[in-house]
Amino acid sequence: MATERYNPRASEPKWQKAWGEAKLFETENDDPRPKYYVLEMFPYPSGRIHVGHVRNYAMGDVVARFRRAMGYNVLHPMGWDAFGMPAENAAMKNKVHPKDWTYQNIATMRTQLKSMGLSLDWSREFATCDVDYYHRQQMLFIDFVEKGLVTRKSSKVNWDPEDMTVLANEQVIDGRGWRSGALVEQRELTQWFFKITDFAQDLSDALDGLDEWPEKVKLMQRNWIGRSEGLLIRWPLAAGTAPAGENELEVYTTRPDTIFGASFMAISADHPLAKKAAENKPELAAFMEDVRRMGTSVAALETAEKKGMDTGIRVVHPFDPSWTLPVYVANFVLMDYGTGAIFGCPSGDQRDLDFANKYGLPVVPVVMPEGGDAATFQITEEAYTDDGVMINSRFLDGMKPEQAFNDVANRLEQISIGNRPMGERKVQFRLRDWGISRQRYWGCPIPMIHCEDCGVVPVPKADLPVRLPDDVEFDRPGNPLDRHPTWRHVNCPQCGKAARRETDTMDTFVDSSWYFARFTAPWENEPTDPKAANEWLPVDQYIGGIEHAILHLLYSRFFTRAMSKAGHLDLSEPFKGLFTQGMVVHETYRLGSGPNGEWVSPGDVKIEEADGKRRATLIATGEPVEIGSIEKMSKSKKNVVDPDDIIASYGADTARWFVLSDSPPERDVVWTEAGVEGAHRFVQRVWRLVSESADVLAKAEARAAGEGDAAVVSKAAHKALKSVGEDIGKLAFNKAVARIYELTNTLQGPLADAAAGKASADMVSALREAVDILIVMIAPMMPHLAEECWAALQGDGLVADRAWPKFDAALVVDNEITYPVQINGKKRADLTIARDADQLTVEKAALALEAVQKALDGKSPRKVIVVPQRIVNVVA
RNA sequence: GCGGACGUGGCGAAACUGGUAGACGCAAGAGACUUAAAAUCUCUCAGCCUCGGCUAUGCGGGUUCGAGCCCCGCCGUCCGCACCA
Repeated sequence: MATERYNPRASEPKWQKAWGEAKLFETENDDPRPKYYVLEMFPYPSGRIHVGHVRNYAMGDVVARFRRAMGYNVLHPMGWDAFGMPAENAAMKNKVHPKDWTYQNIATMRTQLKSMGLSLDWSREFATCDVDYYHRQQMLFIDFVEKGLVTRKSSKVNWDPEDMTVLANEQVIDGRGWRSGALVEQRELTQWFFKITDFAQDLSDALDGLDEWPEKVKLMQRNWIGRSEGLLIRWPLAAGTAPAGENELEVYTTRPDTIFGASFMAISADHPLAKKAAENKPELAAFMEDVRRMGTSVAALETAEKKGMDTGIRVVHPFDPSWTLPVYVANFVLMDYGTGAIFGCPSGDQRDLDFANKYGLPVVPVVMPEGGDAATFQITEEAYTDDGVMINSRFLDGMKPEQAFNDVANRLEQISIGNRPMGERKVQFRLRDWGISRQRYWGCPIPMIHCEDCGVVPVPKADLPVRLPDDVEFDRPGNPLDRHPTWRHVNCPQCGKAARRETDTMDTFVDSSWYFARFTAPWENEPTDPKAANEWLPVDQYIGGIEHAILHLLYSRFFTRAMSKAGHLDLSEPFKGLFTQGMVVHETYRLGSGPNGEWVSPGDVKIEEADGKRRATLIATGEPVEIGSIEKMSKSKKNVVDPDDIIASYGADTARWFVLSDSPPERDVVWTEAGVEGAHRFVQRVWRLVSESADVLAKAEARAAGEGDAAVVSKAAHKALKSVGEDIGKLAFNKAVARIYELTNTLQGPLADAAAGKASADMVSALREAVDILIVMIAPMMPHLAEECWAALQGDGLVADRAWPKFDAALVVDNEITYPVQINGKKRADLTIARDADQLTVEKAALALEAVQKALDGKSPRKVIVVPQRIVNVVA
């Protein structure tokens, strides 16, 4: 019987409509089933979806559909991370309002996502630029202010003088603004900060409990938070050298054990002591100005020479009143780490050694390799940084550095300076507070008011939201909110006098730091419904790109803690399971050869293979095209593929199946036309097998004279069912795909026989069950095809609503197993024997094999190893 | 510089807790069907030879009855952080 080819263009919209009408994916908060929250990182509405989105959302959808079939109440929402600079850049370039641009993009991308057939609960959709959403974010901000989690302080920022805005470090390229190309300045600006450092210890410690997170991400966060244990040492300033009112220098060190190797102090150019010292030393002031100007860009740091200048100030060694050390201002000391001051121990640190050699400072070795000779051990050009034994260190001599650390700490804790101890153990973090002020229009307004009399006052909650005005101009760079004729003028909520609104908006990372909580009750007036949030959270499976390993994921962990402190939640970790998927990459093509050829789109290139070599030509002109390296898809290299085109020509199921096949999901996948065609062939093959045998299977027609072993079919189906379930549970989609191919290969012959009327009643019923299993298993990945097959078999209801069947334990084990039989570790024979045969029986049967007898040549084996259910090894 | 991950056929990859290396897919080759093409189906597909074997998981050692997997030392690729005291 000839059947039609499967037509996704007709089929897919039909089933999407059916799911929508059945409201299958609209989730209720009160549902007795166990909950499962699966979330993919929501997209920025840049214009159109790209294949990276397809991969991300296909994976999440497989998990969502699988968990639904497993009997969970699944929450699988979607929204838009909709504030941000691209909207303003588009406004400046194309004279379109950021709001219009953003909502138009959302409309386009929503349609695109819907064409993928994702099982999303669209009833909970929101965009972070919706007033409803940023209103609640402003409420959170004010709660955080009340809980002491917000501060306003002055900090150094990258300032683009042309665009008149702060730039993030990532937006500064070779010291220039990424958009304007202007030389970036370091400016001291007063900014709003979230006190993420309050949670530094917990954010670091709690990583240990995240056992469903990739080790790599946890490690990156741990390093980013950068916990270190050390000692705060207060060095007394030598009389007669100290500026008025100063009598100590506070230094942080992780190596107090090397205190007798100290030969100088180095302080930052921004250190208060440096500033005082510079007051009557013009050459020092000039040097400090130089240092400040140098900036902190990577390029500047790499090439910068280590430089310093003596302040004239001297400190006294804590353990020797007669020993004084000079205090230098040095260009490599950072004000915002530790205390902005260090002691230099040249023998134990390469940078300190270079500095000491340059300025003629003493170099005293204090740690020597175990077994060395203290009398002759010297450091000249290379510092010794490994473990060893203390030398030249008076009462520390002979100790290990670790002991010496404790000894120094204990002693300094007992000595007083002023009314404080001279030494204090301290845990230091690299993590800084999170600066959230942006001099931008398209973001969430910071709900604060500046009053001359009352200071900075929060906007009363009753007056929220602080709405973004629509009537703004983008004809000039800078923040339009600053230039708006009326918006910033407001009366002080405390005294009623004329005051000024904060015109900075929040970093867009704030928006994405709590959206997952909002999804649990997006209709609430408060930021969350704590009951709903606590029931749904943590997100059971979060899926997104590795590029968010630190920023977004760390901020969200902070926000969850902060929101809990403010009573909106009651948990600390937002994401129980995290999965970071790889990118979609593609070959690149360029005209001619060499690095100057123009990039060409894959769609314009024809590739042919001859003699094992692939050659590419431009379709339009026949010009030769050079096939370049495989790279991340980017507009500039034109190696992008539009999901719309793929869905239009092959259907969403093909696209989904392709991105889930072959490559492990955490690795990059190479997009190839051949691979997509392969995926599409499988779609058609499943349809052909099912539709051609559908009549026979649906009516259970059988011919007694059938061929084939029905048990083989049943076993294959149940084994596949078991492993596909396990694989999807582990997000090993590529393996699940392989198992489904295997089952299809097994079913192919028997199904063809059945379609031709050559199947027994047993076989027909085994096939019917196997095909039902196949349909349920492909459904999470290719939901439309599954429905179409199910309908062809006259099944009841929708596959999307069917339960995942339980595999039959009796069918997944074989009664007989085949042991490989090795002789001296090399396989020489097979032994098929009953599964429950005991070791001795297996050993005897193995030794009786002809191949084994031949190899032993009459001698008895030295040893026989039988690993039950696995292998036999005969040691001759 | 510091920290981490990874190296398996022409390609993407499998391989359970140390137990038959290469499942599954792509590409390629041969054949069948067809006037022809597409589609589909069947077979071959790590390398080498003497068709029974031998050699093969980046390289060199080690542990073990047995190593892709564990240990030591190299080489290569990728990623993160980077004046962090």
